Amino acid sequence: MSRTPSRASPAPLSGAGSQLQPQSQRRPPRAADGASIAGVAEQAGVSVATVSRVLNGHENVRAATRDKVLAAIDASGYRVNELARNLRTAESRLLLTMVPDFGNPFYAEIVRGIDSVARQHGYFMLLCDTGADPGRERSYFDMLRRRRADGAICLDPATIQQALGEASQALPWVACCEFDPEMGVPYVGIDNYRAAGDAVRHLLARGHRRIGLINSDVDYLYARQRQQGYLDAMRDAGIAPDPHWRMNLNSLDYAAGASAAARLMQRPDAPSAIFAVSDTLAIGVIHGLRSVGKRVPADVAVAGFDDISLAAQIDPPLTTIAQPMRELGETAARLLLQRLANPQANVPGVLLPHRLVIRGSA
Amino acid sequence: MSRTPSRASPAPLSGAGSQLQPQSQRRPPRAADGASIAGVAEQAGVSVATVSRVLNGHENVRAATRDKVLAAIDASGYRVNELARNLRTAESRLLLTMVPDFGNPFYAEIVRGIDSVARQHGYFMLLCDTGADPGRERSYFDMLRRRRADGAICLDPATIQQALGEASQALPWVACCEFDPEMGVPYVGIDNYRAAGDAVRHLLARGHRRIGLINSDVDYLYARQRQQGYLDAMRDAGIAPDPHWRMNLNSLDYAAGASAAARLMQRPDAPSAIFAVSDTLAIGVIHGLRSVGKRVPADVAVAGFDDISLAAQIDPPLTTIAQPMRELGETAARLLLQRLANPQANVPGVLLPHRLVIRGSA
DNA sequence: TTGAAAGCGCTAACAT
DNA sequence: ATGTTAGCGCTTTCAA
Repeated sequence: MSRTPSRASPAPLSGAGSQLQPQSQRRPPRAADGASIAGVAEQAGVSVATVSRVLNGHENVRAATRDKVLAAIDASGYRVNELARNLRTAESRLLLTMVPDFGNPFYAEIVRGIDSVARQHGYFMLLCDTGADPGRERSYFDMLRRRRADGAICLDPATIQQALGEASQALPWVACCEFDPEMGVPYVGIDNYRAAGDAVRHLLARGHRRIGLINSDVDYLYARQRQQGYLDAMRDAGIAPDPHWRMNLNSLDYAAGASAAARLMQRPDAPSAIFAVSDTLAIGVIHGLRSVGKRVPADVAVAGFDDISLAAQIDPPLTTIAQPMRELGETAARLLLQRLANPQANVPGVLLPHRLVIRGSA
Repeated sequence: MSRTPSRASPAPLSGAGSQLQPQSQRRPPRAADGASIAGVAEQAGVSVATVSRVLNGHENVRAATRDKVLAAIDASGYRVNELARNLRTAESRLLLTMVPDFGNPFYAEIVRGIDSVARQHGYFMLLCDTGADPGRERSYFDMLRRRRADGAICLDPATIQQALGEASQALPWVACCEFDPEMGVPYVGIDNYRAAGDAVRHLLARGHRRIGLINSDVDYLYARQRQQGYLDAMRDAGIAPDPHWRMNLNSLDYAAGASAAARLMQRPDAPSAIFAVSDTLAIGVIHGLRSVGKRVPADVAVAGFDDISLAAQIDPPLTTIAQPMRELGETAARLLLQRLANPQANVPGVLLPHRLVIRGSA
């Protein structure tokens, strides 16, 4: 059913740009100046094959010849046309990274990790903000089939990944942070279940028994895993947590955390501690708590998740679970590169360690 | 002198991926399955030209023919090879965005604006973190010459933009936030001089006379403009600001602001108010102030710049100058698209309005 | 060590 | 309305 979309029709530019276009030549514009490899070959008095060999650092070129070619390149200011090279070598040297929201500092650091590894290996990273929308996700995935990108790293909710269907498994991609081990797609992440348990056990050790959970959307596997970690840690402590202490939010931004916390505090048996599954949420929670007159941690303790750089800077500094964000990104990129280099080797899933960071908020 | 770099040699993948590669065929791998436009043409019993016309939504195709082609496409799962299309049409449909640090939430929102406009016009955005390094900047610019990208938006320090030299002016790019009006490159930004003055005048109106300035690197034109705005506003109020109240930092992160503020407070005549030229810095400043026992705003008032979403969430909420970040990005993208559509038209520089947002910190 | 030539898959001019 | 065909600029066989 999904038919190849015709080229996105560029919406007309508001204003200028339409009327004055007498340069509508019959053929694609030629390279600005440096022209093509043929021009260099001619200038240097060699064949295009030789120029190509020099360009690609092949060994079998006489030093004198190479110098002639190099001189011609310098003189003409020639730059290789990667459009042509890409077609010929059948690779775009682009790696896709799909994130649900790159405004979130958590993703920013992961993306940095991906980018740095990609670059080291001669790839560029194309960052795509899917907004956790299945439609957009699907259309980005299609870039793989259209050879616009050589591979992809997906950080979108596991539910969305699963909705991609069987066919997607043949495509060169890996999952990062969010993954379904059953899908047969390489992945990297952390043990969310244990990490959440660690956070809750810390709160319990501080004497709290009424602990709230401010969670994200259950489309995220990590949300379900962390909830289970919370539930089991509570149960192991002999506590039956009130379901009203749990909230699921469809946004991770500060404001969402703030209003959720305020709402939570309206309950008669309001929690004395809150575990938020993201630092951005937790920071909002602290703000929301203050807005209803609660002190942190005196009245209500707060624990977050991720350890973004901001966590240490707010007041009070945030107790949180640190994820190795940079390494998460680097590992994802390396797994993808492995899969690209060797398509049939089966790449493993890998789990990285987390760490409880105790600061002032809980 | 700069000679065309040979293709970045992919560093060997650590571990797997090298030994087992029996699929080293002599020619580039063919499209996985859907094959090429020729295959579709054959299946549909038409010529490749007709398939191409259908693909690109040309009108001059009989409905019946179009349906045959569409059917063949659906049946084969064909996807257009954009590598080939790009070579033929001589465009990559990629727009470069160069930022000094995309971990900074300020840039994140601008990038969103660029991305959304780019997409609306059928382009993808390639995000490049230059780390404000002239070398990296230069190498990214070279992607334009190598036809890897059709145009670029640069948010790097004006000093670095200027270092690109004359030759760069012929390239299709625009400046965003940072710009030298003299360079003849289209730009969009705000009036930093007036904005800084507005912030300082607000502090003065609150009765402060000892006002500190925590500024970023003077490589940034905006840093010099804001400093001048600060200086003139002080002078107009009849105050000769102590040079020791001014600091220039080479980082905009939270920690940098925190330590700068702590240092500033050690002076005997420490300021009673601080104007930080970035919200991230200001948030760090508040933290630093607290760490040396100062209350905000009771002991020291703090004003920031940018109005990132976090600004309203911290304690106390930050008084700041709001920049229209999203619009900044959108406008930059539109200017670039105009320049692309009509290379010889001279695109204007545009200044967007700022706004003082008064909250609790000052 | 070098060159000639065959494509990579597509678009568009030109012919029908 | 449709088909034929010439490239886009490059890499890579194969032959010399």
